[in-house]
Amino acid sequence: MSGIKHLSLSEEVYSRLMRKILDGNFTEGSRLREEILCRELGVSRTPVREALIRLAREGVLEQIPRRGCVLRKLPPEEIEELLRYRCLLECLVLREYFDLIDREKCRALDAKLDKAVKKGEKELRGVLLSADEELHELITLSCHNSFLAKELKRVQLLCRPYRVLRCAEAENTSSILKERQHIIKAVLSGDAGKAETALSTHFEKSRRYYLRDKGTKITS
Amino acid sequence: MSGIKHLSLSEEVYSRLMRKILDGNFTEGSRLREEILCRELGVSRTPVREALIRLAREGVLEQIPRRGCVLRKLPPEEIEELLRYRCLLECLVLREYFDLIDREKCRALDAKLDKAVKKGEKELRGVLLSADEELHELITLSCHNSFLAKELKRVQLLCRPYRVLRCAEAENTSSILKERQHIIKAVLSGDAGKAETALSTHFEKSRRYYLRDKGTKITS
DNA sequence: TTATATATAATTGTATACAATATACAAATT
DNA sequence: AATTTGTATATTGTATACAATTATATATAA
Repeated sequence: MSGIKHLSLSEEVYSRLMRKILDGNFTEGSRLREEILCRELGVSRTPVREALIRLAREGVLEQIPRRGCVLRKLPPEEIEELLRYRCLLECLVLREYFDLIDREKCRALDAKLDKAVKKGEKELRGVLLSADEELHELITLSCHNSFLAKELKRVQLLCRPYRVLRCAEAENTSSILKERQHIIKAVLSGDAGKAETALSTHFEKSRRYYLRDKGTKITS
Repeated sequence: MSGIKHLSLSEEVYSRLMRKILDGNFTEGSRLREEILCRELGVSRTPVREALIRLAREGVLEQIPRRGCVLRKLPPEEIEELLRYRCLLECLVLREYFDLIDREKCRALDAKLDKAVKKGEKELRGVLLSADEELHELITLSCHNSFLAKELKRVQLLCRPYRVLRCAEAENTSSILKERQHIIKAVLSGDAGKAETALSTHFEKSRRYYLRDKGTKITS
């Protein structure tokens, strides 16, 4: 009767590898050799192989027949496609489930941002980072379609390596803040169209910012 | 240099099982036992297991820990979600890549339908079926985002068992025809909004028709 | 020196053996 | 009769052995 379902090693390995990948423990394009993973994880090749198949299907790894797995490295065009795809999905969710967005949390986030603004520039950055997560989570949680929700989650994970800290440069902090507030205020005012436009603009600016310094450091 | 890449047995088994499933060789909810599949396909359990994992990730099968795989049987609510998800995705593609739709093919399809109308009712059914495929293919092909395209394809496969032949009843043929033509004419007239509305309506009617006689025969 | 061929090692792919778990059925207990 | 318990069987999960393929290093010829 315990809630702890006897997970298979296979699933366990999958989770651990996924975490390692998302934490940036592997560099893009690097090979994941089965034997090495076996030794590191202390299991045989079977569960490792099964985990790799799952990861490949998730779009995180690329399986090259008879040559093993490499951490997927997207060419610039595909990064653009991926970021665009995420934007399209999130805007879709925002539009479709607009009325289901948690207004309470929305107001709280709005207040939090307002409060942060009144304080200094320096403290703002940390808030902005967590605020971004919260904003996207707000949208994600409103999605009452399991298929769409699952896909959005997958895509958000895939996008993780391509997120840039735009607030790294001081001149951006205020503009980013304005973008966020545009979205939130639009939601609170009940204007779905405006909210969608604001969200889309937000993604678009992030995308352009990312592409501007592609090739340089990527924050994981 | 040959284009024929040495496919693994694992992939081969995956393809064969997928085809069998889509062709309706398994009934919903039925178990897929590894040994039996091994015997049928003449391979060992390893490639079968790996194929099953892939199929499960695709959403076709359900893997129950330590109890094997069953052909996924969606409860009515999830069927609704799935059909709605497909509608949302296809409308998204239609809107986003509206200008990239192949007008030539569109005109050809329009003409084909016009021609079919002038002939008798009976011949219409066959045309309608293929026309449906062509219409959705037209939209699918216009999608110039590999991630979105791949997902749409996956979802279309998942929806396959839930497609109903609405033209089975005579009174429907004309109304279905009108729906199709609405979409096509809207595309040809360059009115993206109208086209999207028409497509959405089309899906909505199909969905309602499906739900009306859920529990009865499902055409695969 | 470069290129090619060949042998060797490393790695993935597949089959099989063994272990862990779940299922089915019968016997025992209440 | 219903429930529980035990045992046999079936099935999945994991490890390992072997086969096939690919990568690497070395030697030889141009």
